[in-house]
Amino acid sequence: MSDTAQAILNAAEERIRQAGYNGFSFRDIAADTGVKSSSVHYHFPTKEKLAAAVARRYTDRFMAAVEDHITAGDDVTSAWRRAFGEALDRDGRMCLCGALAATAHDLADEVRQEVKRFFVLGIDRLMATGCSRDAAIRILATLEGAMLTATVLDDRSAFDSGTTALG
Amino acid sequence: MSDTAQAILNAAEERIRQAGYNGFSFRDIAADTGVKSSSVHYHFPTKEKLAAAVARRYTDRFMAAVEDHITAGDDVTSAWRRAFGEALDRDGRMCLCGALAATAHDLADEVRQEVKRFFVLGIDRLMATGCSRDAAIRILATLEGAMLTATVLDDRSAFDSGTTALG
DNA sequence: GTCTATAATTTGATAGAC
DNA sequence: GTCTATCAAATTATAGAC
Repeated sequence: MSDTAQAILNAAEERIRQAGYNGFSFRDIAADTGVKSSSVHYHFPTKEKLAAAVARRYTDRFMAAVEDHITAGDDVTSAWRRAFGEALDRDGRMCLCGALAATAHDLADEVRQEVKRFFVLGIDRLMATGCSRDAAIRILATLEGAMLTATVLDDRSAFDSGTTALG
Repeated sequence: MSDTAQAILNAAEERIRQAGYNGFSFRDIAADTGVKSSSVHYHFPTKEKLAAAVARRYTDRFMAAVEDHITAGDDVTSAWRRAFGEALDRDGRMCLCGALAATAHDLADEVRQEVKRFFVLGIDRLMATGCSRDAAIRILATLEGAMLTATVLDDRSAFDSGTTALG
Protein backbone atom coordinates (compact mmCIF):
# COMPACT_ATOMS: atom_id res chain seq x y z
CA MET A 1 0.00 0.00 0.00
CA SER A 2 1.61 3.26 -1.17
CA ASP A 3 1.76 6.47 0.83
CA THR A 4 -0.67 8.07 -1.59
CA ALA A 5 -3.16 5.24 -1.20
CA GLN A 6 -2.94 5.60 2.56
CA ALA A 7 -3.42 9.35 2.37
CA ILE A 8 -6.48 8.76 0.21
CA LEU A 9 -7.91 6.34 2.76
CA ASN A 10 -7.25 8.86 5.54
CA ALA A 11 -9.00 11.66 3.67
CA ALA A 12 -11.92 9.46 2.68
CA GLU A 13 -12.38 8.24 6.24
CA GLU A 14 -12.50 11.80 7.52
CA ARG A 15 -14.94 12.89 4.83
CA ILE A 16 -17.26 9.93 5.32
CA ARG A 17 -17.30 10.41 9.07
CA GLN A 18 -18.31 14.01 8.59
CA ALA A 19 -20.78 13.77 5.73
CA GLY A 20 -21.52 10.12 4.93
CA TYR A 21 -21.07 8.15 1.71
CA ASN A 22 -22.98 10.65 -0.40
CA GLY A 23 -21.23 13.63 1.17
CA PHE A 24 -17.85 13.54 -0.54
CA SER A 25 -16.44 13.40 -4.06
CA PHE A 26 -13.29 12.18 -5.75
CA ARG A 27 -12.31 15.82 -6.23
CA ASP A 28 -12.66 16.45 -2.48
CA ILE A 29 -10.29 13.59 -1.76
CA ALA A 30 -7.93 14.79 -4.49
CA ALA A 31 -7.81 18.28 -2.98
CA ASP A 32 -7.26 16.85 0.51
CA THR A 33 -4.30 14.76 -0.61
CA GLY A 34 -2.74 17.08 -3.19
CA VAL A 35 -3.24 14.88 -6.25
CA LYS A 36 -5.76 14.95 -9.09
CA SER A 37 -9.01 13.01 -9.06
CA SER A 38 -7.79 10.71 -11.82
CA SER A 39 -4.99 9.62 -9.50
CA VAL A 40 -7.53 8.75 -6.84
CA HIS A 41 -9.26 6.56 -9.42
CA TYR A 42 -5.93 4.90 -10.17
CA HIS A 43 -5.68 3.68 -6.57
CA PHE A 44 -9.39 3.01 -6.05
CA PRO A 45 -11.24 2.51 -9.33
CA THR A 46 -14.72 3.23 -8.00
CA LYS A 47 -16.27 5.07 -5.08
CA GLU A 48 -17.69 1.80 -3.79
CA LYS A 49 -14.26 0.18 -3.69
CA LEU A 50 -12.83 3.20 -1.91
CA ALA A 51 -15.55 3.26 0.75
CA ALA A 52 -15.32 -0.50 1.23
CA ALA A 53 -11.55 -0.24 1.74
CA VAL A 54 -12.03 2.57 4.26
CA ALA A 55 -14.58 0.54 6.21
CA ARG A 56 -12.42 -2.58 6.21
CA ARG A 57 -9.37 -0.71 7.52
CA TYR A 58 -11.46 1.11 10.12
CA THR A 59 -12.95 -2.13 11.43
CA ASP A 60 -9.57 -3.88 11.59
CA ARG A 61 -7.99 -0.99 13.46
CA PHE A 62 -10.94 -0.65 15.80
CA MET A 63 -10.96 -4.33 16.73
CA ALA A 64 -7.20 -4.22 17.30
CA ALA A 65 -7.62 -1.24 19.64
CA VAL A 66 -10.26 -3.14 21.59
CA GLU A 67 -7.94 -6.14 21.97
CA ASP A 68 -5.14 -3.83 23.11
CA HIS A 69 -7.30 -2.43 25.87
CA ILE A 70 -8.32 -5.91 26.97
CA THR A 71 -4.68 -7.00 27.02
CA ALA A 72 -3.93 -3.93 29.14
CA GLY A 73 -6.44 -5.11 31.74
CA ASP A 74 -9.78 -3.62 30.76
CA ASP A 75 -12.90 -5.75 30.92
CA VAL A 76 -14.47 -6.17 27.49
CA THR A 77 -17.16 -3.53 27.94
CA SER A 78 -14.70 -0.93 29.17
CA ALA A 79 -12.39 -1.78 26.30
CA TRP A 80 -15.17 -1.06 23.81
CA ARG A 81 -16.15 2.11 25.60
CA ARG A 82 -12.57 3.32 25.56
CA ALA A 83 -12.12 2.53 21.87
CA PHE A 84 -15.24 4.52 21.00
CA GLY A 85 -14.23 7.39 23.26
CA GLU A 86 -10.80 7.57 21.66
CA ALA A 87 -12.32 7.66 18.16
CA LEU A 88 -14.48 10.56 19.30
CA ASP A 89 -11.58 12.43 20.93
CA ARG A 90 -9.04 11.85 18.19
CA ASP A 91 -11.28 12.83 15.32
CA GLY A 92 -14.21 14.64 16.91
CA ARG A 93 -16.48 12.80 14.59
CA MET A 94 -19.00 10.00 14.32
CA CYS A 95 -17.92 6.35 14.15
CA LEU A 96 -17.21 5.59 10.49
CA CYS A 97 -19.34 2.47 10.46
CA GLY A 98 -22.10 4.24 12.36
CA ALA A 99 -22.11 7.05 9.82
CA LEU A 100 -22.38 4.51 6.99
CA ALA A 101 -24.88 2.31 8.82
CA ALA A 102 -27.34 5.20 8.97
CA THR A 103 -27.78 4.90 5.20
CA ALA A 104 -27.25 1.12 5.02
CA HIS A 105 -30.25 0.54 2.76
CA ASP A 106 -28.76 2.91 0.20
CA LEU A 107 -25.21 1.50 0.14
CA ALA A 108 -23.81 -0.77 -2.55
CA ASP A 109 -23.57 -4.40 -1.42
CA GLU A 110 -19.80 -4.30 -1.21
CA VAL A 111 -19.83 -1.35 1.19
CA ARG A 112 -22.78 -2.55 3.23
CA GLN A 113 -21.12 -5.91 3.82
CA GLU A 114 -18.05 -4.23 5.27
CA VAL A 115 -20.17 -2.05 7.54
CA LYS A 116 -22.21 -5.02 8.65
CA ARG A 117 -18.95 -6.79 9.46
CA PHE A 118 -18.13 -4.13 12.06
CA PHE A 119 -21.38 -4.78 13.90
CA VAL A 120 -21.26 -8.57 13.59
CA LEU A 121 -17.68 -8.77 14.82
CA GLY A 122 -18.54 -6.42 17.68
CA ILE A 123 -21.49 -8.51 18.81
CA ASP A 124 -19.49 -11.73 18.49
CA ARG A 125 -16.58 -10.32 20.46
CA LEU A 126 -18.81 -9.19 23.30
CA MET A 127 -20.59 -12.56 23.37
CA ALA A 128 -17.24 -14.37 23.49
CA THR A 129 -16.76 -13.14 27.05
CA GLY A 130 -20.07 -14.38 28.36
CA CYS A 131 -22.45 -11.62 27.34
CA SER A 132 -25.86 -12.72 26.15
CA ARG A 133 -26.72 -11.74 22.59
CA ASP A 134 -29.20 -9.18 23.91
CA ALA A 135 -26.56 -7.63 26.14
CA ALA A 136 -24.00 -7.52 23.34
CA ILE A 137 -26.41 -5.72 21.02
CA ARG A 138 -27.44 -3.36 23.78
CA ILE A 139 -23.85 -2.41 24.61
CA LEU A 140 -22.91 -1.80 20.98
CA ALA A 141 -26.14 0.09 20.35
CA THR A 142 -25.62 2.29 23.39
CA LEU A 143 -22.08 3.13 22.32
CA GLU A 144 -23.09 4.00 18.75
CA GLY A 145 -26.11 5.94 19.94
CA ALA A 146 -24.08 7.87 22.50
CA MET A 147 -21.61 8.81 19.79
CA LEU A 148 -24.49 9.94 17.59
CA THR A 149 -25.94 11.99 20.45
CA ALA A 150 -22.59 13.59 21.27
CA THR A 151 -22.19 14.45 17.57
CA VAL A 152 -25.54 16.16 17.18
CA LEU A 153 -25.34 17.96 20.53
CA ASP A 154 -21.72 18.87 19.79
CA ASP A 155 -20.97 17.88 23.38
CA ARG A 156 -18.39 15.23 24.10
CA SER A 157 -19.62 14.83 27.68
CA ALA A 158 -22.89 13.40 26.34
CA PHE A 159 -20.93 10.33 25.28
CA ASP A 160 -19.67 9.81 28.84
CA SER A 161 -23.11 10.46 30.28
CA GLY A 162 -24.76 7.94 28.00
CA THR A 163 -22.21 5.20 28.57
CA THR A 164 -21.18 5.38 32.26
CA ALA A 165 -23.83 2.88 33.25
CA LEU A 166 -22.26 0.29 30.94
CA GLY A 167 -19.45 -0.21 33.42
CA MET B 1 -50.44 23.20 3.92
CA SER B 2 -51.53 21.88 0.51
CA ASP B 3 -51.80 18.20 -0.42
CA THR B 4 -48.82 18.58 -2.73
CA ALA B 5 -46.69 20.11 0.02
CA GLN B 6 -47.59 17.22 2.32
CA ALA B 7 -46.78 14.66 -0.38
CA ILE B 8 -43.41 16.36 -0.83
CA LEU B 9 -42.72 16.16 2.90
CA ASN B 10 -43.69 12.48 2.89
CA ALA B 11 -41.40 11.68 -0.02
CA ALA B 12 -38.52 13.70 1.41
CA GLU B 13 -38.86 12.00 4.79
CA GLU B 14 -38.71 8.58 3.19
CA ARG B 15 -35.71 9.50 1.04
CA ILE B 16 -33.77 11.06 3.92
CA ARG B 17 -34.42 8.08 6.16
CA GLN B 18 -33.05 5.80 3.48
CA ALA B 19 -30.10 7.80 2.18
CA GLY B 20 -29.53 10.87 4.35
CA TYR B 21 -29.49 14.55 3.47
CA ASN B 22 -27.00 14.12 0.63
CA GLY B 23 -28.77 11.06 -0.75
CA PHE B 24 -31.76 12.59 -2.48
CA SER B 25 -32.48 15.26 -5.06
CA PHE B 26 -35.33 17.56 -6.00
CA ARG B 27 -35.90 15.40 -9.06
CA ASP B 28 -36.25 12.31 -6.88
CA ILE B 29 -38.93 14.04 -4.84
CA ALA B 30 -40.59 15.30 -8.00
CA ALA B 31 -40.71 11.79 -9.46
CA ASP B 32 -42.06 10.38 -6.18
CA THR B 33 -44.90 12.89 -6.05
CA GLY B 34 -45.73 13.20 -9.75
CA VAL B 35 -44.84 16.85 -10.19
CA LYS B 36 -41.82 18.62 -11.70
CA SER B 37 -38.80 19.67 -9.66
CA SER B 38 -39.63 23.34 -10.16
CA SER B 39 -42.92 22.70 -8.38
CA VAL B 40 -41.03 21.24 -5.44
CA HIS B 41 -39.03 24.47 -5.32
CA TYR B 42 -42.28 26.44 -5.32
CA HIS B 43 -43.32 24.79 -2.04
CA PHE B 44 -39.84 24.59 -0.49
CA PRO B 45 -37.43 27.09 -2.02
CA THR B 46 -34.22 25.34 -0.96
CA LYS B 47 -33.14 21.87 0.04
CA GLU B 48 -32.26 23.17 3.50
CA LYS B 49 -35.76 24.54 4.05
CA LEU B 50 -37.26 21.27 2.87
CA ALA B 51 -35.11 19.13 5.17
CA ALA B 52 -35.73 21.46 8.11
CA ALA B 53 -39.49 21.24 7.54
CA VAL B 54 -39.29 17.43 7.38
CA ALA B 55 -37.34 17.27 10.63
CA ARG B 56 -39.71 19.64 12.41
CA ARG B 57 -42.79 17.66 11.40
CA TYR B 58 -41.09 14.37 12.30
CA THR B 59 -40.15 15.61 15.77
CA ASP B 60 -43.62 17.01 16.46
CA ARG B 61 -45.30 13.76 15.38
CA PHE B 62 -42.84 11.64 17.31
CA MET B 63 -43.30 13.56 20.54
CA ALA B 64 -47.08 13.40 20.12
CA ALA B 65 -46.86 9.62 19.70
CA VAL B 66 -44.83 9.36 22.89
CA GLU B 67 -47.41 11.40 24.80
CA ASP B 68 -50.19 9.20 23.42
CA HIS B 69 -48.47 6.07 24.73
CA ILE B 70 -47.99 7.68 28.14
CA THR B 71 -51.65 8.69 28.24
CA ALA B 72 -52.54 5.09 27.37
CA GLY B 73 -50.69 3.87 30.46
CA ASP B 74 -47.09 3.27 29.37
CA ASP B 75 -44.27 4.40 31.59
CA VAL B 76 -42.10 6.99 29.86
CA THR B 77 -39.33 4.59 28.81
CA SER B 78 -41.76 2.09 27.34
CA ALA B 79 -43.54 4.91 25.55
CA TRP B 80 -40.29 5.93 23.87
CA ARG B 81 -39.41 2.36 23.05
CA ARG B 82 -42.80 1.82 21.48
CA ALA B 83 -42.59 5.02 19.44
CA PHE B 84 -39.21 3.99 18.03
CA GLY B 85 -40.39 0.46 17.34
CA GLU B 86 -43.45 1.74 15.49
CA ALA B 87 -41.28 4.01 13.32
CA LEU B 88 -39.15 0.99 12.46
CA ASP B 89 -42.14 -1.23 11.70
CA ARG B 90 -44.15 1.31 9.76
CA ASP B 91 -41.31 2.46 7.54
CA GLY B 92 -38.63 -0.17 7.93
CA ARG B 93 -36.09 2.59 8.07
CA MET B 94 -33.81 4.54 10.35
CA CYS B 95 -35.12 7.31 12.60
CA LEU B 96 -35.17 10.48 10.49
CA CYS B 97 -33.34 12.53 13.08
CA GLY B 98 -30.86 9.73 13.66
CA ALA B 99 -30.13 9.55 9.94
CA LEU B 100 -29.54 13.30 9.86
CA ALA B 101 -27.61 13.37 13.15
CA ALA B 102 -25.00 11.02 11.67
CA THR B 103 -23.86 13.86 9.41
CA ALA B 104 -24.65 16.68 11.84
CA HIS B 105 -21.33 18.46 11.29
CA ASP B 106 -22.11 18.71 7.58
CA LEU B 107 -25.69 20.03 7.86
CA ALA B 108 -26.72 23.64 7.36
CA ASP B 109 -27.46 25.41 10.65
CA GLU B 110 -31.19 25.50 9.99
CA VAL B 111 -31.38 21.72 9.56
CA ARG B 112 -28.98 20.89 12.37
CA GLN B 113 -31.00 22.99 14.82
CA GLU B 114 -34.14 21.01 14.03
CA VAL B 115 -32.34 17.71 14.44
CA LYS B 116 -30.79 18.85 17.70
CA ARG B 117 -34.28 19.79 18.87
CA PHE B 118 -35.36 16.15 18.62
CA PHE B 119 -32.59 15.04 20.94
CA VAL B 120 -32.96 17.95 23.39
CA LEU B 121 -36.73 17.49 23.67
CA GLY B 122 -36.22 13.75 24.13
CA ILE B 123 -33.73 14.18 26.94
CA ASP B 124 -35.89 16.85 28.61
CA ARG B 125 -39.00 14.69 28.39
CA LEU B 126 -37.27 11.71 29.96
CA MET B 127 -35.83 13.88 32.72
CA ALA B 128 -39.27 15.34 33.44
CA THR B 129 -40.32 12.01 34.92
CA GLY B 130 -37.44 11.67 37.33
CA CYS B 131 -34.67 10.28 35.12
CA SER B 132 -31.21 11.61 35.75
CA ARG B 133 -29.60 13.37 32.80
CA ASP B 134 -27.22 10.42 32.39
CA ALA B 135 -30.11 7.95 32.30
CA ALA B 136 -32.07 10.09 29.82
CA ILE B 137 -29.12 10.27 27.43
CA ARG B 138 -28.45 6.58 27.85
CA ILE B 139 -32.04 5.60 27.04
CA LEU B 140 -32.21 7.82 23.96
CA ALA B 141 -28.77 6.67 22.80
CA THR B 142 -29.70 3.02 23.23
CA LEU B 143 -32.89 3.46 21.21
CA GLU B 144 -31.14 5.32 18.37
CA GLY B 145 -28.26 2.85 18.40
CA ALA B 146 -30.58 -0.16 18.39
CA MET B 147 -32.41 1.31 15.40
CA LEU B 148 -29.07 1.82 13.65
CA THR B 149 -28.04 -1.75 14.44
CA ALA B 150 -31.34 -3.18 13.22
CA THR B 151 -30.96 -1.14 10.02
CA VAL B 152 -27.46 -2.34 9.19
CA LEU B 153 -28.16 -5.96 10.15
CA ASP B 154 -31.48 -5.77 8.30
CA ASP B 155 -32.97 -7.56 11.32
CA ARG B 156 -35.85 -6.00 13.18
CA SER B 157 -35.37 -8.34 16.14
CA ALA B 158 -32.04 -6.65 16.86
CA PHE B 159 -34.01 -3.59 17.93
CA ASP B 160 -35.96 -5.62 20.47
CA SER B 161 -32.82 -7.39 21.67
CA GLY B 162 -30.97 -4.14 22.21
CA THR B 163 -33.80 -2.41 24.05
CA THR B 164 -35.51 -5.06 26.23
CA ALA B 165 -33.31 -4.22 29.18
CA LEU B 166 -34.61 -0.63 29.13
CA GLY B 167 -37.90 -1.79 30.62
C1' DG C 1 -49.51 26.19 -8.77
C1' DT C 2 -47.47 23.78 -12.37
C1' DC C 3 -45.11 23.73 -16.40
C1' DT C 4 -40.85 24.11 -20.01
C1' DA C 5 -36.44 25.49 -20.48
C1' DT C 6 -32.13 26.47 -18.97
C1' DA C 7 -28.21 28.27 -16.31
C1' DA C 8 -24.11 27.14 -13.63
C1' DT C 9 -21.80 23.76 -11.20
C1' DT C 10 -20.48 19.18 -9.71
C1' DT C 11 -20.37 14.34 -10.19
C1' DG C 12 -18.10 9.49 -11.17
C1' DA C 13 -15.41 7.82 -14.48
C1' DT C 14 -12.24 7.23 -18.71
C1' DA C 15 -8.54 8.04 -22.52
C1' DG C 16 -4.14 8.84 -23.40
C1' DA C 17 0.38 11.57 -22.86
C1' DC C 18 4.39 11.54 -19.99
C1' DG D 1 1.80 6.90 -10.91
C1' DT D 2 0.36 11.27 -12.07
C1' DC D 3 -1.11 14.40 -15.22
C1' DT D 4 -4.49 17.12 -18.75
C1' DA D 5 -8.56 16.88 -20.94
C1' DT D 6 -12.92 15.38 -21.43
C1' DC D 7 -17.49 12.99 -21.25
C1' DA D 8 -22.23 12.11 -19.97
C1' DA D 9 -25.08 12.64 -16.45
C1' DA D 10 -26.90 14.78 -12.34
C1' DT D 11 -27.23 18.66 -9.20
C1' DT D 12 -29.62 23.05 -7.02
C1' DA D 13 -31.87 26.71 -8.47
C1' DT D 14 -34.21 30.38 -11.41
C1' DA D 15 -36.98 32.80 -15.31
C1' DG D 16 -41.03 33.18 -17.39
C1' DA D 17 -45.27 31.21 -19.89
C1' DC D 18 -49.76 29.43 -18.79
